[in-house]
Amino acid sequence: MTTLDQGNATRSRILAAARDLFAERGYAAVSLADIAAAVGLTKTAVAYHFHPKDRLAAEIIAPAADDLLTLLGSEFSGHREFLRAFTAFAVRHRAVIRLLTEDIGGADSAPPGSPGEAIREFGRELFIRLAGPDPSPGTRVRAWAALGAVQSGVVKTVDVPAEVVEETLTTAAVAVFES
Amino acid sequence: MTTLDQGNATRSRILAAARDLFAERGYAAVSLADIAAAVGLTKTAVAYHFHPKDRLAAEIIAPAADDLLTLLGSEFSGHREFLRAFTAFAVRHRAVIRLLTEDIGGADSAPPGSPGEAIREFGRELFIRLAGPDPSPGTRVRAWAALGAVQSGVVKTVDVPAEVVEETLTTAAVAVFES
DNA sequence: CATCGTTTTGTACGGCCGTACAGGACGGCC
DNA sequence: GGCCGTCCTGTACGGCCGTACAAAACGATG
Repeated sequence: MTTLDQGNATRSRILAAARDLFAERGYAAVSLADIAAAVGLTKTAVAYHFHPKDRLAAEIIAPAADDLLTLLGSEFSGHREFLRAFTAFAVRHRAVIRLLTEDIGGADSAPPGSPGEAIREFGRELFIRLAGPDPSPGTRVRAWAALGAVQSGVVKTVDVPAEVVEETLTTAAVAVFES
Repeated sequence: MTTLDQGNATRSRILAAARDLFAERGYAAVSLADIAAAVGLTKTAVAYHFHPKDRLAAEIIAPAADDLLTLLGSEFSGHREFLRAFTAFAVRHRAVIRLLTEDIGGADSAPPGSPGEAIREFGRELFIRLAGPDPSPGTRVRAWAALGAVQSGVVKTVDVPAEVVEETLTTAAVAVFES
Protein backbone atom coordinates (compact mmCIF):
# COMPACT_ATOMS: atom_id res chain seq x y z
CA MET A 1 0.00 0.00 0.00
CA THR A 2 2.98 2.26 0.47
CA THR A 3 3.21 2.90 -3.22
CA LEU A 4 -0.43 3.75 -3.51
CA ASP A 5 -0.37 6.03 -0.51
CA GLN A 6 2.60 7.87 -1.84
CA GLY A 7 0.79 8.36 -5.10
CA ASN A 8 -2.31 9.71 -3.47
CA ALA A 9 -0.19 11.93 -1.29
CA THR A 10 1.56 13.64 -4.18
CA ARG A 11 -1.75 13.74 -5.95
CA SER A 12 -3.13 15.74 -3.10
CA ARG A 13 -0.09 17.97 -3.00
CA ILE A 14 -0.47 18.71 -6.69
CA LEU A 15 -4.14 19.41 -6.19
CA ALA A 16 -3.48 21.79 -3.33
CA ALA A 17 -0.73 23.64 -5.16
CA ALA A 18 -2.84 23.91 -8.28
CA ARG A 19 -5.79 25.25 -6.34
CA ASP A 20 -3.65 27.98 -4.83
CA LEU A 21 -2.06 28.93 -8.12
CA PHE A 22 -5.38 28.93 -9.96
CA ALA A 23 -6.95 31.10 -7.29
CA GLU A 24 -4.05 33.50 -7.50
CA ARG A 25 -3.47 33.84 -11.22
CA GLY A 26 -6.40 32.16 -12.92
CA TYR A 27 -6.66 28.87 -14.73
CA ALA A 28 -5.21 29.69 -18.13
CA ALA A 29 -2.28 31.61 -16.66
CA VAL A 30 -0.97 28.58 -14.77
CA SER A 31 1.01 25.95 -16.68
CA LEU A 32 1.75 22.39 -15.74
CA ALA A 33 5.37 23.42 -15.31
CA ASP A 34 4.34 26.04 -12.76
CA ILE A 35 2.42 23.49 -10.74
CA ALA A 36 5.24 21.00 -11.05
CA ALA A 37 7.75 23.54 -9.79
CA ALA A 38 5.54 24.32 -6.83
CA VAL A 39 5.52 20.69 -5.69
CA GLY A 40 9.06 19.85 -6.83
CA LEU A 41 8.26 17.62 -9.76
CA THR A 42 8.47 17.75 -13.52
CA LYS A 43 5.55 18.78 -15.62
CA THR A 44 5.39 15.26 -17.04
CA ALA A 45 4.81 13.86 -13.57
CA VAL A 46 1.92 16.24 -13.07
CA ALA A 47 0.53 15.25 -16.44
CA TYR A 48 0.77 11.63 -15.39
CA HIS A 49 -1.62 12.16 -12.51
CA PHE A 50 -4.04 14.46 -14.32
CA HIS A 51 -4.07 13.40 -17.89
CA PRO A 52 -5.81 16.17 -19.63
CA LYS A 53 -5.13 19.42 -17.84
CA ASP A 54 -8.88 19.86 -17.57
CA ARG A 55 -8.99 17.07 -15.03
CA LEU A 56 -7.12 19.23 -12.60
CA ALA A 57 -9.74 21.92 -12.79
CA ALA A 58 -12.52 19.38 -12.82
CA GLU A 59 -11.28 17.64 -9.71
CA ILE A 60 -10.68 20.89 -7.87
CA ILE A 61 -14.07 22.20 -8.76
CA ALA A 62 -16.11 19.04 -8.35
CA PRO A 63 -17.34 19.53 -4.77
CA ALA A 64 -18.21 23.14 -5.37
CA ALA A 65 -19.95 22.22 -8.59
CA ASP A 66 -22.13 19.70 -6.81
CA ASP A 67 -23.06 22.26 -4.21
CA LEU A 68 -23.82 24.75 -6.91
CA LEU A 69 -26.15 22.42 -8.77
CA THR A 70 -27.93 21.75 -5.53
CA LEU A 71 -28.27 25.48 -4.98
CA LEU A 72 -29.66 26.03 -8.45
CA GLY A 73 -32.04 23.13 -8.03
CA SER A 74 -33.49 24.38 -4.77
CA GLU A 75 -36.52 26.55 -4.21
CA PHE A 76 -36.37 29.74 -2.18
CA SER A 77 -39.17 31.83 -0.78
CA GLY A 78 -37.55 35.13 -1.71
CA HIS A 79 -34.40 36.91 -2.70
CA ARG A 80 -33.21 37.17 0.89
CA GLU A 81 -33.17 33.42 1.31
CA PHE A 82 -31.55 32.97 -2.03
CA LEU A 83 -28.82 35.48 -1.26
CA ARG A 84 -28.23 33.87 2.09
CA ALA A 85 -27.80 30.48 0.47
CA PHE A 86 -25.59 31.85 -2.27
CA THR A 87 -23.36 33.65 0.20
CA ALA A 88 -23.02 30.51 2.27
CA PHE A 89 -22.07 28.61 -0.86
CA ALA A 90 -19.56 31.24 -1.91
CA VAL A 91 -17.90 31.32 1.49
CA ARG A 92 -17.75 27.57 1.74
CA HIS A 93 -15.95 27.31 -1.58
CA ARG A 94 -14.11 30.58 -1.60
CA ALA A 95 -10.82 28.96 -2.56
CA VAL A 96 -12.20 27.88 -5.92
CA ILE A 97 -14.96 30.33 -6.62
CA ARG A 98 -12.85 32.29 -9.04
CA LEU A 99 -12.55 29.26 -11.25
CA LEU A 100 -16.29 28.78 -11.33
CA THR A 101 -17.09 32.39 -12.04
CA GLU A 102 -14.55 33.24 -14.68
CA ASP A 103 -11.91 30.94 -15.96
CA ILE A 104 -13.66 27.70 -16.75
CA GLY A 105 -15.82 27.84 -19.80
CA GLY A 106 -14.71 31.33 -20.56
CA ALA A 107 -11.56 30.39 -22.39
CA ASP A 108 -11.69 27.06 -24.15
CA SER A 109 -14.88 25.17 -24.78
CA ALA A 110 -15.53 22.43 -22.31
CA PRO A 111 -15.82 18.96 -23.82
CA PRO A 112 -19.37 17.58 -23.68
CA GLY A 113 -20.09 15.52 -20.62
CA SER A 114 -17.37 17.10 -18.54
CA PRO A 115 -18.20 18.92 -15.32
CA GLY A 116 -17.34 22.16 -17.03
CA GLU A 117 -20.18 21.57 -19.41
CA ALA A 118 -22.78 21.67 -16.68
CA ILE A 119 -21.23 24.68 -15.01
CA ARG A 120 -20.95 26.70 -18.18
CA GLU A 121 -22.26 30.21 -17.72
CA PHE A 122 -23.65 29.29 -14.37
CA GLY A 123 -23.25 32.92 -13.41
CA ARG A 124 -26.04 33.76 -15.78
CA GLU A 125 -28.30 31.21 -14.15
CA LEU A 126 -27.57 32.63 -10.74
CA PHE A 127 -28.43 36.04 -12.10
CA ILE A 128 -31.74 34.88 -13.54
CA ARG A 129 -32.51 33.15 -10.30
CA LEU A 130 -31.98 36.37 -8.41
CA ALA A 131 -33.31 38.95 -10.84
CA GLY A 132 -36.15 36.97 -12.34
CA PRO A 133 -36.92 36.16 -15.96
CA ASP A 134 -37.59 39.65 -17.23
CA PRO A 135 -35.95 42.19 -14.90
CA SER A 136 -36.00 45.94 -15.24
CA PRO A 137 -32.70 47.72 -15.94
CA GLY A 138 -32.43 48.80 -12.34
CA THR A 139 -33.02 45.28 -11.08
CA ARG A 140 -30.46 43.94 -13.50
CA VAL A 141 -27.82 46.32 -12.22
CA ARG A 142 -28.64 45.57 -8.60
CA ALA A 143 -28.61 41.82 -9.16
CA TRP A 144 -25.21 41.85 -10.80
CA ALA A 145 -23.93 44.19 -8.13
CA ALA A 146 -25.10 41.85 -5.39
CA LEU A 147 -23.49 38.81 -6.97
CA GLY A 148 -20.30 40.76 -7.61
CA ALA A 149 -20.23 42.01 -4.06
CA VAL A 150 -20.36 38.50 -2.67
CA GLN A 151 -17.75 37.18 -5.02
CA SER A 152 -15.33 40.02 -4.46
CA GLY A 153 -15.87 40.01 -0.72
CA VAL A 154 -15.24 36.30 -0.55
CA VAL A 155 -12.18 36.16 -2.75
CA LYS A 156 -10.29 39.06 -1.25
CA THR A 157 -10.67 38.06 2.38
CA VAL A 158 -9.59 34.46 2.53
CA ASP A 159 -7.81 35.13 5.82
CA VAL A 160 -10.93 36.36 7.58
CA PRO A 161 -12.94 33.77 9.54
CA ALA A 162 -15.69 32.24 7.45
CA GLU A 163 -18.50 33.12 9.86
CA VAL A 164 -17.58 36.79 9.81
CA VAL A 165 -17.42 36.88 6.04
CA GLU A 166 -20.66 35.01 5.62
CA GLU A 167 -22.66 37.13 7.98
CA THR A 168 -21.25 40.40 6.72
CA LEU A 169 -21.72 39.52 3.09
CA THR A 170 -25.24 38.23 3.50
CA THR A 171 -26.23 41.54 5.01
CA ALA A 172 -24.34 43.44 2.32
CA ALA A 173 -25.83 41.47 -0.57
CA VAL A 174 -29.35 42.00 0.69
CA ALA A 175 -28.60 45.69 1.17
CA VAL A 176 -27.47 45.98 -2.42
CA PHE A 177 -30.43 44.22 -3.91
CA GLU A 178 -32.91 46.20 -1.84
CA SER A 179 -31.19 49.55 -2.27
CA MET B 1 -2.72 62.89 -46.37
CA THR B 2 -4.93 60.12 -47.60
CA THR B 3 -2.30 57.59 -46.71
CA LEU B 4 -1.95 58.93 -43.22
CA ASP B 5 -5.68 59.13 -42.67
CA GLN B 6 -6.11 55.59 -43.83
CA GLY B 7 -3.44 54.50 -41.40
CA ASN B 8 -5.08 56.26 -38.50
CA ALA B 9 -8.44 54.90 -39.53
CA THR B 10 -7.36 51.28 -39.47
CA ARG B 11 -5.48 52.04 -36.28
CA SER B 12 -8.74 53.13 -34.73
CA ARG B 13 -10.56 50.13 -36.09
CA ILE B 14 -7.94 47.84 -34.61
CA LEU B 15 -8.19 49.64 -31.31
CA ALA B 16 -11.96 49.37 -31.23
CA ALA B 17 -11.96 45.70 -32.14
CA ALA B 18 -9.29 44.94 -29.58
CA ARG B 19 -11.19 46.78 -26.88
CA ASP B 20 -14.30 44.73 -27.55
CA LEU B 21 -12.43 41.46 -27.66
CA PHE B 22 -10.48 42.23 -24.51
CA ALA B 23 -13.63 43.20 -22.67
CA GLU B 24 -15.28 40.00 -23.76
CA ARG B 25 -12.55 37.40 -23.25
CA GLY B 26 -9.80 39.12 -21.32
CA TYR B 27 -6.42 40.35 -22.41
CA ALA B 28 -4.36 37.17 -22.43
CA ALA B 29 -7.06 35.17 -24.18
CA VAL B 30 -7.04 37.41 -27.25
CA SER B 31 -4.28 36.94 -29.82
CA LEU B 32 -3.10 39.29 -32.53
CA ALA B 33 -4.57 36.90 -35.06
CA ASP B 34 -7.98 37.21 -33.41
CA ILE B 35 -7.87 40.97 -33.61
CA ALA B 36 -6.61 40.83 -37.16
CA ALA B 37 -9.45 38.54 -38.17
CA ALA B 38 -11.95 40.90 -36.59
CA VAL B 39 -10.79 43.83 -38.72
CA GLY B 40 -9.93 41.80 -41.82
CA LEU B 41 -6.16 42.01 -41.69
CA THR B 42 -3.25 39.72 -40.95
CA LYS B 43 -1.69 39.55 -37.55
CA THR B 44 1.47 41.09 -38.97
CA ALA B 45 -0.41 44.20 -40.00
CA VAL B 46 -1.75 44.57 -36.50
CA ALA B 47 1.71 44.09 -35.07
CA TYR B 48 2.96 46.82 -37.36
CA HIS B 49 0.69 49.39 -35.76
CA PHE B 50 1.18 48.25 -32.17
CA HIS B 51 4.66 46.98 -31.88
CA PRO B 52 4.71 45.18 -28.63
CA LYS B 53 1.31 43.76 -27.90
CA ASP B 54 1.41 45.69 -24.66
CA ARG B 55 0.96 48.91 -26.60
CA LEU B 56 -2.51 47.85 -27.52
CA ALA B 57 -3.51 47.48 -23.91
CA ALA B 58 -1.61 50.60 -22.97
CA GLU B 59 -3.32 52.72 -25.58
CA ILE B 60 -6.74 51.35 -24.78
CA ILE B 61 -6.26 51.87 -21.10
CA ALA B 62 -4.51 55.21 -21.17
CA PRO B 63 -7.53 57.52 -20.72
CA ALA B 64 -8.96 55.39 -17.95
CA ALA B 65 -5.58 55.20 -16.29
CA ASP B 66 -5.27 58.98 -16.25
CA ASP B 67 -8.71 59.28 -14.74
CA LEU B 68 -7.83 56.69 -12.18
CA LEU B 69 -4.68 58.46 -11.09
CA THR B 70 -6.68 61.65 -10.76
CA LEU B 71 -9.19 59.79 -8.63
CA LEU B 72 -6.50 58.36 -6.39
CA GLY B 73 -4.87 61.76 -6.10
CA SER B 74 -8.02 63.55 -5.02
CA GLU B 75 -9.28 64.18 -1.52
CA PHE B 76 -12.75 63.17 -0.42
CA SER B 77 -14.67 64.18 2.66
CA GLY B 78 -16.01 60.69 3.32
CA HIS B 79 -16.67 57.28 1.91
CA ARG B 80 -19.90 58.37 0.25
CA GLU B 81 -18.13 60.93 -1.87
CA PHE B 82 -15.38 58.52 -2.67
CA LEU B 83 -17.80 55.81 -3.72
CA ARG B 84 -19.71 58.29 -5.84
CA ALA B 85 -16.52 59.32 -7.62
CA PHE B 86 -15.39 55.75 -8.06
CA THR B 87 -18.72 54.67 -9.48
CA ALA B 88 -18.67 57.59 -11.92
CA PHE B 89 -15.19 56.56 -12.98
CA ALA B 90 -16.18 52.93 -13.39
CA VAL B 91 -19.22 53.75 -15.47
CA ARG B 92 -17.33 56.19 -17.65
CA HIS B 93 -14.73 53.56 -18.49
CA ARG B 94 -16.85 50.48 -18.27
CA ALA B 95 -15.62 49.18 -21.62
CA VAL B 96 -12.09 48.82 -20.29
CA ILE B 97 -12.53 48.41 -16.57
CA ARG B 98 -12.07 44.68 -16.76
CA LEU B 99 -8.58 45.19 -18.12
CA LEU B 100 -7.67 47.48 -15.26
CA THR B 101 -9.05 45.28 -12.55
CA GLU B 102 -7.82 41.90 -13.61
CA ASP B 103 -5.87 41.17 -16.71
CA ILE B 104 -3.10 43.70 -16.77
CA GLY B 105 -0.48 43.05 -14.20
CA GLY B 106 -2.22 39.96 -13.06
CA ALA B 107 -0.74 37.58 -15.57
CA ASP B 108 2.71 38.52 -16.77
CA SER B 109 4.84 41.02 -14.96
CA ALA B 110 4.65 44.45 -16.50
CA PRO B 111 7.99 45.81 -17.68
CA PRO B 112 9.23 48.75 -15.58
CA GLY B 113 8.15 52.12 -16.91
CA SER B 114 5.17 50.73 -18.77
CA PRO B 115 1.68 51.97 -18.00
CA GLY B 116 0.90 48.61 -16.48
CA GLU B 117 3.54 49.27 -13.89
CA ALA B 118 1.72 52.32 -12.51
CA ILE B 119 -1.62 50.56 -12.56
CA ARG B 120 -0.35 47.42 -10.93
CA GLU B 121 -2.43 46.45 -7.97
CA PHE B 122 -4.32 49.69 -8.18
CA GLY B 123 -7.28 47.80 -6.80
CA ARG B 124 -5.44 47.54 -3.53
CA GLU B 125 -4.99 51.30 -3.46
CA LEU B 126 -8.67 51.83 -4.09
CA PHE B 127 -9.38 49.45 -1.25
CA ILE B 128 -7.10 51.28 1.15
CA ARG B 129 -8.63 54.54 0.11
CA LEU B 130 -12.06 53.22 0.97
CA ALA B 131 -11.36 51.05 3.98
CA GLY B 132 -8.64 53.12 5.58
CA PRO B 133 -5.13 52.11 6.61
CA ASP B 134 -5.97 49.62 9.33
CA PRO B 135 -9.50 48.34 8.79
CA SER B 136 -11.36 45.82 10.91
CA PRO B 137 -12.26 42.46 9.33
CA GLY B 138 -15.84 43.55 8.83
CA THR B 139 -14.78 46.77 7.16
CA ARG B 140 -12.42 44.88 4.92
CA VAL B 141 -15.17 42.58 3.75
CA ARG B 142 -17.58 45.44 3.18
CA ALA B 143 -15.00 47.48 1.28
CA TRP B 144 -14.16 44.68 -1.09
CA ALA B 145 -17.83 43.91 -1.50
CA ALA B 146 -18.57 47.52 -2.41
CA LEU B 147 -15.79 47.65 -4.99
CA GLY B 148 -16.82 44.31 -6.41
CA ALA B 149 -20.44 45.37 -6.61
CA VAL B 150 -19.55 48.40 -8.69
CA GLN B 151 -17.26 46.49 -10.97
CA SER B 152 -19.66 43.65 -11.56
CA GLY B 153 -22.61 45.95 -11.99
CA VAL B 154 -20.75 48.03 -14.53
CA VAL B 155 -19.30 45.21 -16.58
CA LYS B 156 -22.44 43.12 -16.91
CA THR B 157 -24.78 45.91 -17.98
CA VAL B 158 -23.03 47.66 -20.80
CA ASP B 159 -26.31 47.98 -22.66
CA VAL B 160 -28.02 49.89 -19.87
CA PRO B 161 -27.85 53.73 -20.06
CA ALA B 162 -24.92 55.12 -18.16
CA GLU B 163 -26.98 57.43 -15.95
CA VAL B 164 -29.14 54.57 -14.73
CA VAL B 165 -26.14 52.41 -13.94
CA GLU B 166 -24.28 55.19 -12.21
CA GLU B 167 -27.13 56.23 -9.99
CA THR B 168 -28.15 52.70 -9.12
CA LEU B 169 -24.63 51.58 -8.35
CA THR B 170 -23.73 54.59 -6.28
CA THR B 171 -26.69 53.87 -4.05
CA ALA B 172 -25.86 50.19 -3.96
CA ALA B 173 -22.19 50.71 -3.13
CA VAL B 174 -23.02 53.03 -0.28
CA ALA B 175 -25.59 50.56 0.97
CA VAL B 176 -22.99 47.82 1.04
CA PHE B 177 -20.38 49.78 2.85
CA GLU B 178 -22.81 51.05 5.43
CA SER B 179 -24.60 47.75 5.91
C1' DC C 1 7.50 59.01 -64.82
C1' DA C 2 10.67 58.19 -60.89
C1' DT C 3 10.89 58.17 -56.12
C1' DC C 4 9.66 58.08 -51.51
C1' DG C 5 7.20 56.87 -47.16
C1' DT C 6 3.42 54.38 -45.47
C1' DT C 7 0.86 50.40 -45.12
C1' DT C 8 0.12 45.49 -45.78
C1' DT C 9 1.68 40.87 -46.90
C1' DG C 10 4.32 36.43 -46.73
C1' DT C 11 7.58 33.70 -44.67
C1' DA C 12 10.25 32.29 -41.01
C1' DC C 13 12.08 31.92 -36.41
C1' DG C 14 12.34 30.92 -31.26
C1' DG C 15 9.66 30.09 -27.20
C1' DC C 16 6.28 28.07 -24.37
C1' DC C 17 2.40 25.27 -24.07
C1' DG C 18 0.10 20.46 -23.44
C1' DT C 19 0.78 15.84 -24.77
C1' DA C 20 2.79 11.21 -26.20
C1' DC C 21 5.93 7.68 -25.49
C1' DA C 22 9.83 4.86 -23.98
C1' DG C 23 12.40 3.77 -20.21
C1' DG C 24 14.04 3.54 -15.28
C1' DA C 25 13.41 3.19 -10.09
C1' DC C 26 10.94 1.16 -6.35
C1' DG C 27 7.91 -1.80 -3.50
C1' DG C 28 4.47 -5.80 -3.29
C1' DC C 29 3.58 -10.51 -4.53
C1' DC C 30 4.28 -15.36 -6.16
C1' DG D 1 14.73 -14.34 -7.96
C1' DG D 2 11.17 -13.17 -11.50
C1' DC D 3 7.19 -10.45 -12.48
C1' DC D 4 4.06 -6.65 -12.27
C1' DG D 5 1.87 -2.26 -11.28
C1' DT D 6 2.84 2.33 -9.66
C1' DC D 7 5.38 6.50 -9.91
C1' DC D 8 8.47 9.51 -12.10
C1' DT D 9 11.93 11.09 -15.66
C1' DG D 10 13.79 12.33 -20.32
C1' DT D 11 13.04 13.31 -24.80
C1' DA D 12 10.46 14.69 -28.52
C1' DC D 13 6.59 16.28 -31.24
C1' DG D 14 2.91 19.57 -33.06
C1' DG D 15 0.54 23.82 -32.25
C1' DC D 16 -0.04 28.50 -31.24
C1' DC D 17 1.89 32.58 -29.64
C1' DG D 18 4.50 37.20 -30.50
C1' DT D 19 8.06 38.96 -33.29
C1' DA D 20 11.54 40.00 -37.13
C1' DC D 21 12.44 40.84 -41.76
C1' DA D 22 12.23 41.20 -46.86
C1' DA D 23 9.28 42.43 -50.35
C1' DA D 24 5.23 44.14 -52.62
C1' DA D 25 1.17 47.36 -53.25
C1' DC D 26 -0.24 52.17 -53.05
C1' DG D 27 -0.97 57.12 -52.97
C1' DA D 28 1.60 61.35 -52.47
C1' DT D 29 5.29 64.26 -54.11
C1' DG D 30 8.81 66.00 -57.14
